[in-house]
Amino acid sequence: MRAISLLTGKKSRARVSPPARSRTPQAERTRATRRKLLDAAKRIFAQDGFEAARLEDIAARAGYTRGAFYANFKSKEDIFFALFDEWVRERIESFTDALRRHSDPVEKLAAVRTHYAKVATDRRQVLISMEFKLFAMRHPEAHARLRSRHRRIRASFGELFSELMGALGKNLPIAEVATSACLGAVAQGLLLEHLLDPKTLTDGDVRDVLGLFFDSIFQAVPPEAGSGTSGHLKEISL
Amino acid sequence: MRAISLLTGKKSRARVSPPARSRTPQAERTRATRRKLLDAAKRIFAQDGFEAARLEDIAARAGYTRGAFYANFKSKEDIFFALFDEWVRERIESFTDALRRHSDPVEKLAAVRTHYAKVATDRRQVLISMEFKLFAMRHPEAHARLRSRHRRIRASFGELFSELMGALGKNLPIAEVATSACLGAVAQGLLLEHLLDPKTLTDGDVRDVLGLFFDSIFQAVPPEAGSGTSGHLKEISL
DNA sequence: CAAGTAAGATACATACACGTATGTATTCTG
DNA sequence: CAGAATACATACGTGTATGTATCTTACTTG
Repeated sequence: MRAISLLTGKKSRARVSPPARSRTPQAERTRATRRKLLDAAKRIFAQDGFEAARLEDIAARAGYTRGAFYANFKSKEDIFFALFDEWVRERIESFTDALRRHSDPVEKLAAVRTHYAKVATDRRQVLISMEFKLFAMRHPEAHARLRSRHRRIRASFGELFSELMGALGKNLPIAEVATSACLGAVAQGLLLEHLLDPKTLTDGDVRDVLGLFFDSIFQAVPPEAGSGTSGHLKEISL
Repeated sequence: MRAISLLTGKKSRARVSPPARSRTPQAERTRATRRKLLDAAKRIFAQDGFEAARLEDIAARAGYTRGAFYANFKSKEDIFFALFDEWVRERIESFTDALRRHSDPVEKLAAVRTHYAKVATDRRQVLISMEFKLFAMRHPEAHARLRSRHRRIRASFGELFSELMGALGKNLPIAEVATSACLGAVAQGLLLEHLLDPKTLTDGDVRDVLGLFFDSIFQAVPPEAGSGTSGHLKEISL
């Protein structure tokens, strides 16, 4: 089994100080290449998968050679994680922003819906996300990292869900953080399936089913029924 | 991008005639090693992922060296696909068998439920399935193959769904084949998420949510409502 | 405008997994 | 029981991605 050498004590040639926030033209240029490399990596990883992706292809797509890559990142893993962290930031930001725009709980709920509907349309992102997940399943450090980031997302989202359900006078059938996890997982699962066979599972189907799922989560349980995590529907046989 | 040489016209040293059904001790032995190799491959692929998995590890886990591997399979892809085809066969068989055991539609529906609940617990299988899917997204021949197999599964399942709903006097909110696709996708998506963070999404949560989803698919729509694929819930905004 | 520094390219050394070719032992067959 | 075929192992050549070390070019600054 190919162990990953995350920290083999090699003196990295990657830039020590990340672009910082200086405005000098040099730093500006550096940030630009870094950005181009990140964008390129996103494409290439989505296209070829993490393992099969070649640094040379990433550099090339950004308009550089491997020299530029190693000047900006330590390794393939390094840029992979950078990409991941960036995605986490963006996702939290866009979600909370979207919710802040509304005050009416019903509108907020609609915004949540829209958010996950959007998640279920980003083809490239779903491929990369799956790569992250599978990679994490096999590399403890990556796993820990992904888990901590996911929890950060779910803490943010879960909190908002709670407020929302409180305002609507409803309860969730499962814990808020679990709810957040499920919605993401289902959205991505459906999208992936759609990508594999758009004829069998049309994007209309994905929307419909996601909507159905969404409703069954957010509208199914009146406040006095279950108390959060008390698994109803336990009759499912295993 | 590393092109896959599925048919580079290389004279394969892999056994030409698959074990056939002869009962000679030699053939028996061959089938046994082939089996061991397949089982080993399943473990290793689930553990390391397709790309990172080494033939040597597969052979070693089966108790052989690469020599035995190449005597039985043409390449890593070859055994990957063999594994996939085997899984498809088993899945169709176990599902149809389970349904045949009942005549009462309600019991049949419960059997379907059980089937997907089981899908949502096979840790190793979900990892391999995701590998298949991601691999397929990147390799046209593999994609075609996966699609055809998936369709075979869904044709089988879909037919049974139709009968079932007919007997129950209900309609599905989406096409039967799409229903089948969704159930698998959701089950796997949830299980994967559970594996990544069992604390956040417990297996109880997975069961509950899957049950909820199942019900929203199979019990939501009375016969006179939508006519199959007519997307209800179109109001979901994108 | 000259010297110094930083970005990025080129070249190279290394590692490693693959596939093939060949060898060997065990089992089958006449 | 001898020769042939089969199953598997060993050894080797090859391709290829990685990471490092060095070189070049373009800014920047005194």
